[in-house]
Amino acid sequence: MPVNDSIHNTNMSTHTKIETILKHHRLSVTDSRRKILNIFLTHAGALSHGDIERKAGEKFDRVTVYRTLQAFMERGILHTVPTSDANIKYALCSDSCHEGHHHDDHVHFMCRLCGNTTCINDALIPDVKLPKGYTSSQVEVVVHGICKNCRK
Amino acid sequence: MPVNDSIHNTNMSTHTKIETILKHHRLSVTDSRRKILNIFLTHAGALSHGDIERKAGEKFDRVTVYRTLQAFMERGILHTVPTSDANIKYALCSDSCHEGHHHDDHVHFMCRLCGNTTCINDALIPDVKLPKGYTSSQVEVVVHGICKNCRK
DNA sequence: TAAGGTAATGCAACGAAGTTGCGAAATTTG
DNA sequence: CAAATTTCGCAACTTCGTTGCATTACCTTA
Repeated sequence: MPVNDSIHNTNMSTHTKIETILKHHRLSVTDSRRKILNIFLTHAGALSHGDIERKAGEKFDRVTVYRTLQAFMERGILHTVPTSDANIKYALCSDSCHEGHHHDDHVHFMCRLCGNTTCINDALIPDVKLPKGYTSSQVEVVVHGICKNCRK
Repeated sequence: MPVNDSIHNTNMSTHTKIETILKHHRLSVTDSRRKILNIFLTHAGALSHGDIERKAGEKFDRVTVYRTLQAFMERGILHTVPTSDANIKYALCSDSCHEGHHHDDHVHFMCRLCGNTTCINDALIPDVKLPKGYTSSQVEVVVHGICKNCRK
């Protein structure tokens, strides 16, 4: 069910787009899910739970945010970005994520200046030569540096 | 001050080795630091804060473990391994870590079966081709799969 | 489109994780 | 060995994340 790409590339209204994404992932359409999904759609880059709580205002209970993010993860709408601190970040799955089977095999970039985390879909995940006896099933790559915007 | 390698490769007693490492990193030698450093020296692989607390037994206060790990990080004795969950892991810096300037540019491997996280010093960090405008200062690579021991 | 079943939300309470200040104890220095 | 400095442990606190349950919202179908 590689639905996101096609949805992302249409010019349907944000409102419709949000409902379509939710329904395609078999989630009922509720205020909190609309709101949180909208935050991700209008904000380029990965967001932490705390970011969401702040951006959503006082409108939703903490618990609802937790459960919404969890539901989005399980249904393949979001994936997590690995970090070296305890600050887990979530980002939209942009390509063919099946339920339970994420294919978020792309590079993540964390800017040292603005702190933003973005998914670099153009950069290929390189091959890693492991010592004898090791088998690889997934490779996560996080690049730290200066992003396009901060470079200016 | 690339001290660790030379220290790690000597056959001096563990006791002496621990004191040498601590002193080289300008840390006073205390029971908790000895104990915690010893845990890392005798245990291959990365350990979380919780692992340390459990392995150290009831001997130390939670706060002491936090502060010790923090001190080891600041002085370049330990580095963190990025993960997609909130479970930060710490591992010994095996090569030339200056204070504040970690050069932990090696691949980390997380085994899906035993759960152990190890530093793969033999595997080269591959080059990542970034889009125009991005500058890279550090690349973190975490490989998930089956390790040498679990393969058998 | 209204009714009823199902699912999501909000609240409260709880446990775990992490932080801070400060007096007591240990380590280092001279 | 004594003074100066650092570290430790305790207590209190904040933040983070989870669970159970009653209320509310959503979706279905008749």
